[in-house]
Amino acid sequence: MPILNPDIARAFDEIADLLEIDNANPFRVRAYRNAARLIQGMSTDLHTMVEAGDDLKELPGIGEDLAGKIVEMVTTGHCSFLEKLEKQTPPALTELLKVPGLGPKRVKALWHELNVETVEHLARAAREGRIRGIPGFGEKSEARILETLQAHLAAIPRFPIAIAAPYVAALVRYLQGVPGVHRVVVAGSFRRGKDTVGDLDVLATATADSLVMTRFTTYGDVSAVLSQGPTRATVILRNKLQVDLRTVDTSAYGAALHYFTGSKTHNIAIRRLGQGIGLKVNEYGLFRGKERVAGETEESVYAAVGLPYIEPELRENRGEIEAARAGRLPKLVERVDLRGDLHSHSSATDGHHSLREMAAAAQAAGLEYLAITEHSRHLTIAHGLDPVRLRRQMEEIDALNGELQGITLLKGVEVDILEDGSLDLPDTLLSDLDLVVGAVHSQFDLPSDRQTARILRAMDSPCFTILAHPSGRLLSSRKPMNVDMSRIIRHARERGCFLEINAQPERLDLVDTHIRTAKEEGVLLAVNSDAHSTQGFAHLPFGIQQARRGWLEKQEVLNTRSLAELKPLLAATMVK
DNA sequence: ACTAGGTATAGTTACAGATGTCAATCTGT
Repeated sequence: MPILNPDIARAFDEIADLLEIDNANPFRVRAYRNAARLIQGMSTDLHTMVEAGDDLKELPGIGEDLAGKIVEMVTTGHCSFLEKLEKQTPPALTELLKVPGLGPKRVKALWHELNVETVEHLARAAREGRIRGIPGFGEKSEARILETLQAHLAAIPRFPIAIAAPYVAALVRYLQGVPGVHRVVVAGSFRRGKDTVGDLDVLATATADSLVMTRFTTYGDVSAVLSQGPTRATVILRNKLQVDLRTVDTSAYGAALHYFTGSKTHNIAIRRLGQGIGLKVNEYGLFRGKERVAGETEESVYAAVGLPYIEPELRENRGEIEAARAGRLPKLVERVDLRGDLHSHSSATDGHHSLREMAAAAQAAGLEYLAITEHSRHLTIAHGLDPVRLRRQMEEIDALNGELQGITLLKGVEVDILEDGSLDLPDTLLSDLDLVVGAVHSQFDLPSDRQTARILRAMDSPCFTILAHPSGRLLSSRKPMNVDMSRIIRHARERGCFLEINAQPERLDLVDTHIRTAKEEGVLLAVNSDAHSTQGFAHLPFGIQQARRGWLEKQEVLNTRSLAELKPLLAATMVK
């Protein structure tokens, strides 16, 4: 039963939450948070490192104590310190921290004053009007809690795709190792590259005597088996992810893969096409009467209904079938098309590595250029740069570029868009950069007209190249801003600036439907890692997948261009 | 709890702005 990095990261985050509610030393809390963040971003498995006898203390931010806790988790599967904390502080309290407006102090007050230990308790207390009586709370707090909980409780838990991915990879590896198994593939929304996945649909082909079903339900990471039959089983993993496994005949592999990849509306449209020419389409194949005419491969399924192969990311019944019939399917952008990255941070602000280390990591990720875009001064939590520090970094980058071979650093900034739409640094400074990435980091809940006007005004600044994470959403914690995104997209076209597809697991922002709008408006998009460490470039594939869901081709992604082609495009957005 | 530098202990991305309550807590990467 492998303990994966996200498990350890989650344990450390939970320890940090519980310590914080306990009013512990803030630096101690931060040590756990930093470790969680480090581990979440690592590309090497900690359990592999432990097995290999590596010294975990060499990881930045991991000392003797945390190294010991990691070893304990990897070898025993649990963390005794966390269990001890959970005995003295109800673990469900950490869920309450996710409610907007509730932090450690107020959660502790709710717990002590009202015995509120769970989200359900909180909802009941709010409904009964008991919250307003606690010192520090009032009617507004109570109403806000009630409002967010109603939305919260109705939501089905979904996983950001990049968070689910390592669990998926581990499960697939395990199943592939079962004797008699030929093929294992993950279908469903995971294969379509949706930003979040609800449950996983895994498909396998195997010999008739293979024990794949039994081995699946006894996988070490399984916490509950919901159903188990000869060709289908459903389990819940310890991380609460639901997984369905289906075994199919090799002859029906393509039909099953197509069927279980979906989307449902895409399948319905394909089935209707089949019906029109006398074919029955289901997960077992394509049939004319009793005769199977296709189904071994997905290509054969599409061919039988007169279509070319349609990439999974397009299968949302958003015009892909019409495009396929007309021979106008996009040739989707791929990860290897990326030549650079236009959004990253170094240890000068809230990143973890030096400029030189970031450059080397970008180069190792196959990139030719990397824009360093630190936060600006307004974002004090991220140690944002003021004009003096930014000037100094610009000189550093110039000097470093003199030494670097095969990778070029671009001088940029991720400047805060202030509430009135002005930028957090003066134009005289911004105009000396290669590019200016603008972003909203505060005041996410302005009314739509003001929020939209704010962003439009920012784009109109003399120096404005890319609007970063345009919707501002965080998948598991923050709704997108209230903005007129179509207007922002049209404005980008008129202004001649670009929008970002931010590849961070929690962001994947711009969202797919708006990417499609941007494409139709002729606005170029940049697929950016927003890397805060050398590991951050590993998220780029998820950004690419998001771009593909928005139908983007190579030339519609800004940073597929060579540096020579890119530079004039960036310069055109800047008044010099 | 980590790191550095020293074999103990100090210093640790740090603070403005908003909210909503009446002093303090939460948010932001």
